[in-house]
Amino acid sequence: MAPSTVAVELLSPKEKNRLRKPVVEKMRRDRINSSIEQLKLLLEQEFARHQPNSKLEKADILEMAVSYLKHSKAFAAAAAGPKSLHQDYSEGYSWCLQEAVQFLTLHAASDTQMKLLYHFQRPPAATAAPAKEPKAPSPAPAPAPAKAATAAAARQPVCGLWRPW
DNA sequence: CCGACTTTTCTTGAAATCCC
DNA sequence: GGGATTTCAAGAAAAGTCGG
Repeated sequence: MAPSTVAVELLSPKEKNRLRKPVVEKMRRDRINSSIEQLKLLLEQEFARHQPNSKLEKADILEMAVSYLKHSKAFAAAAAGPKSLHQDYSEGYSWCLQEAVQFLTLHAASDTQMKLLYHFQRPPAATAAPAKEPKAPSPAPAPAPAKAATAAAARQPVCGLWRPW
């Protein structure tokens, strides 16, 4: 039986702390697990390529993430040269799109999901390329001119399929 | 099905860090 | 400095996997 709020009120601060500890620890574990789960989703294809049909442990997911990051860092360095604005933008767009698709796949009702996916798959010039950046600086990649974004979209598979590996 | 082994989850004490 | 909060680590228990 869960203690009532009244009963909790009667506890000393120390006892309240003792009761809260397992809850906080559980939340912490949940944070860890959900991040590992997100990593797993993000690296899905990589897993499929390297270890098809094998069960994934948390340690496997973390190892794979580390090796993927190392690999992609080396790749980025090798690719050399500063990125153009529109390259930066289209990569950011693809990234966001990938995230959205993943989220919708897991959570959205199918009708909404289909409409949104359809919307996103139209050329970014019509949907995503920002005409003007609001004053607040964003951590996301810098926006490129709409024209350039369209050209980039023509070169790249768009919906959730941009994978650097 | 059963037992051995592995992985995950939970609990808890201790250490580290934060904030007044 | 000291109390509150957060993080880490270790051990126990639960759940899952696998070979015989």
